[in-house]
Amino acid sequence: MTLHLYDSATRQIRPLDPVVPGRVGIYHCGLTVQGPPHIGHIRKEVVFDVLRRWLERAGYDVRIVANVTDIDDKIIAKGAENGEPWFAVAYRNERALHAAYEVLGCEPPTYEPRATGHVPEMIEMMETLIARGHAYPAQDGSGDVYFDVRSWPPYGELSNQSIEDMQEAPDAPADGKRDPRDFALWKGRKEEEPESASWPTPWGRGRPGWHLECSAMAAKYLGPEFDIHGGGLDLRFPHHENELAQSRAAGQPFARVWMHNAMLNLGSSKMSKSVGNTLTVAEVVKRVPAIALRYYLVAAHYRSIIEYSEESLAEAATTMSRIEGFVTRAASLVGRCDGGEIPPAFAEAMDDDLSVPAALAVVQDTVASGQRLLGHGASDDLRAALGSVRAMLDVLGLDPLDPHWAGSRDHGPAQAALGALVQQLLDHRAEARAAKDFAAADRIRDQLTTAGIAIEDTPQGARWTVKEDR
RNA sequence: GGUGGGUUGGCCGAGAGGCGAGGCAACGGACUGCAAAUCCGUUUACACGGGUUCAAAUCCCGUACCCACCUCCA
Repeated sequence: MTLHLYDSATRQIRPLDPVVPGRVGIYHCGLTVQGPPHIGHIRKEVVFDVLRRWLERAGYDVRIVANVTDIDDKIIAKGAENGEPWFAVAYRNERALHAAYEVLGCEPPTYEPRATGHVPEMIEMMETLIARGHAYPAQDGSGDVYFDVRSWPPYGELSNQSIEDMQEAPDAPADGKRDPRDFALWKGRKEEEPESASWPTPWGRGRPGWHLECSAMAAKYLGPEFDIHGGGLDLRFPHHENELAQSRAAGQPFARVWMHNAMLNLGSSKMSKSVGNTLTVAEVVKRVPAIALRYYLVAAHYRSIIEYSEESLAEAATTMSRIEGFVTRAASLVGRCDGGEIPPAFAEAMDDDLSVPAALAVVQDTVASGQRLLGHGASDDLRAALGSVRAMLDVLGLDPLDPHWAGSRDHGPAQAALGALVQQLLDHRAEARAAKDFAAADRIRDQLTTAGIAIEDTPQGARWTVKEDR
């Protein structure tokens, strides 16, 4: 079986059929960098990171483009509020986004174009749309340019709505519009807005109207037709609908499959800045290991709502550390076992619209049988189990031995010094136990526990780990 | 009002006509000097009311409630 994905345009699960065999082009809408990313934002990054890893394992050459929307009303407003340039806000939050990718082990997109860097491409696209009769400059001289929804009969095809049932688009006063549902491709500069937030065009100075940047940049970096367009479900309408209309009206076939991830809710409504129910990645990662947060975000199917709670996050942390426990114990017995095999059941689950929950059940089964083997010492079966657990976890970006997660933990002089000290204490404890002086042995264990070091006795002697629960 | 999606055991979370997904928690047992870790066992759920079927959590009709979008949003 090859990868099948749920296409939200046709509401069907369909096989991936790349435009260019062997290559997959993906565009997913990045962030409007008006604030640091919260865990709902990063859910989308994790989802597409898993998709990328799975496609790459299948041998595809994957190109991922995710835009950074670095200009919009809120960014300008925040700059004004803080008494700093709008671009100071944008760059700061873009760096916070990159830090969040890094913390959660998401490889950055292949290309990450900024809206403000693609104004000429947008102007060209508007000229094409105007020439084809699908766009027009505002009739009120505001400098806005609108898309003419009535000129494009398929409008509404992505979200399965008819124009008649839609409310008007309030992105600009209706005076300049032919139809109240026409949306802005470009926004003319307003008096109160900073000069630096505008660019010259044939219709006067102004700035991008959000939807257009994605159409222009997708075409530039992926070509007129590409494989997968993704983003949060909340972008389906109007953003993705409008992108689709613009690009097709400009003569481009555009995306073959539309893939939308469900929201992450907190207090039974979508995590969002305007509601005020946000938890930033930086905050959550102080309370729980980053790998546990990633597990939490990955473990639910990408089309299911995650109802955030402290309890379920803690549960994810427990489960992840159990898996990590197996991997590290097994590796200390039989080595890393790189290059393990992916069990067919795992592959089938992933190919079926990225069914990570079913795939994780395979991971759990393999871990459980590996744990049983562990009791009997080193064996080929154990090596196979470890290799395959690590291969599966790698697809999900959760392999504890991956340098990303293991790197800082197991190396460095401080770690070596700690190891030497702990080993001395463990040697004393072993002597005490051999002499049946259990009071002394337990005192040493308590000391270590208090210091945050957990002891496990195994047939090969005592193991120690620094506890990561915070 | 329009368009989608959902309601599963103490909790999280899959499945989508017959066969107990998986995890967490709890309890009992094994192992252990005691622990920890690990293993074994126990706990048969699908919002409600109808219907179709030999068989329904799954299909159909209705009801209730929840979420998302139709405003900026991942």
